[in-house]
Amino acid sequence: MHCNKVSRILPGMKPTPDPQGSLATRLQAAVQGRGQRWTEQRQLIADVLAASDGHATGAELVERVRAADPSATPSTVYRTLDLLEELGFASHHHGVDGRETYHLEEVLAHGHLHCQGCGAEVELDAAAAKPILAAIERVTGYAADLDHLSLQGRCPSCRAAAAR
Amino acid sequence: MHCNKVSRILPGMKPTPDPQGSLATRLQAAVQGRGQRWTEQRQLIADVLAASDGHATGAELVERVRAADPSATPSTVYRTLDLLEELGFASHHHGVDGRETYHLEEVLAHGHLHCQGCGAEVELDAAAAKPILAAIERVTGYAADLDHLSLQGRCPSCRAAAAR
DNA sequence: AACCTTATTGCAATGCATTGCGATAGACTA
DNA sequence: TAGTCTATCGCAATGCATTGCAATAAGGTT
Repeated sequence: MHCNKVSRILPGMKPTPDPQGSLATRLQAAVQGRGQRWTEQRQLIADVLAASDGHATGAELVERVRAADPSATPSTVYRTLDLLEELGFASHHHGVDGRETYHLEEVLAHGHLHCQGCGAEVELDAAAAKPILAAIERVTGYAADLDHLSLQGRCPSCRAAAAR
Repeated sequence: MHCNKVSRILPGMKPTPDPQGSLATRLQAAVQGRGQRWTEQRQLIADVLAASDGHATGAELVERVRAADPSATPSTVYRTLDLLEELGFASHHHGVDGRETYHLEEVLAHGHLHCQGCGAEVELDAAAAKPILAAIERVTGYAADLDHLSLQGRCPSCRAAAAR
């Protein structure tokens, strides 16, 4: 399974935004530190993900990686994304349609808000989400993962339209 | 697309838990009211969904329906589930693994909480979720859809373990 | 340099969900 | 009852994500 791996990220294991080493360097160190290898393909996949720094679905990433290196296969791409996720350098969440969307942790962790009326998709940064996460913790005791927070509902303008 | 159809459910269109007509009767009325047809297969699919009143993934529902009527195909099952959803009688959300989980609206709308540590999955009823939805509205203006609320994080005991 | 161990990769197959299309069958009209 | 319109269904194909397995390549050891 794919998602369960996320749970292996323990507090403190997340990469500290180190002004020193580049992303690639830090990635390499993290991977090799686990007795694993830093390959060209992994480098490429990380580059592609970094280049599409907003969000990209798994399929999009596969496509872009294959554009740069046709020998790369989907399995390798997905496995590498899993790896990056285990290491806390990337994360993914499931969009409205259940498809995966990946992004680098570099981009501050954030949640997603989807309007069922107009389809608008807005992001929720850590500061904005704070009260929400606090409410969740108060009610449930859970420390919710902002990055997997994918809310659906109706945006203010659609609510106004519906109330009319 | 699948999910977008949910947005067609307007406030007030949801079926009121009417002690009169059975679920089947109300469904039939709703479907025929739209100039559509109430078929045996649809009846069967609704029955199966009602029988698995907790939650069931799309694949599970397909399997159960086919057990009762081998002539039914996945496409029919999924299309019917979409229909039930459009009518507000059912809903689905995407679990941690991105797979779909359906349930009848009969079962009170509720959210889901998944612990990334131990995998525990707990439900969140409307009352418990109220403060959370309120916080979301305060911060974002969005009226979040409780039913699509699928949170991930760490449960209290896993948090305690991690803090150790 | 030859060797061993193990991570990584590509390939092919699988599963779930979705969609287009032609065939069928239901409902309604005359 | 015959005829028309259109919703529904089954089939086959497609797309995305995942996994098992065998071949390969990388890294370290002697």
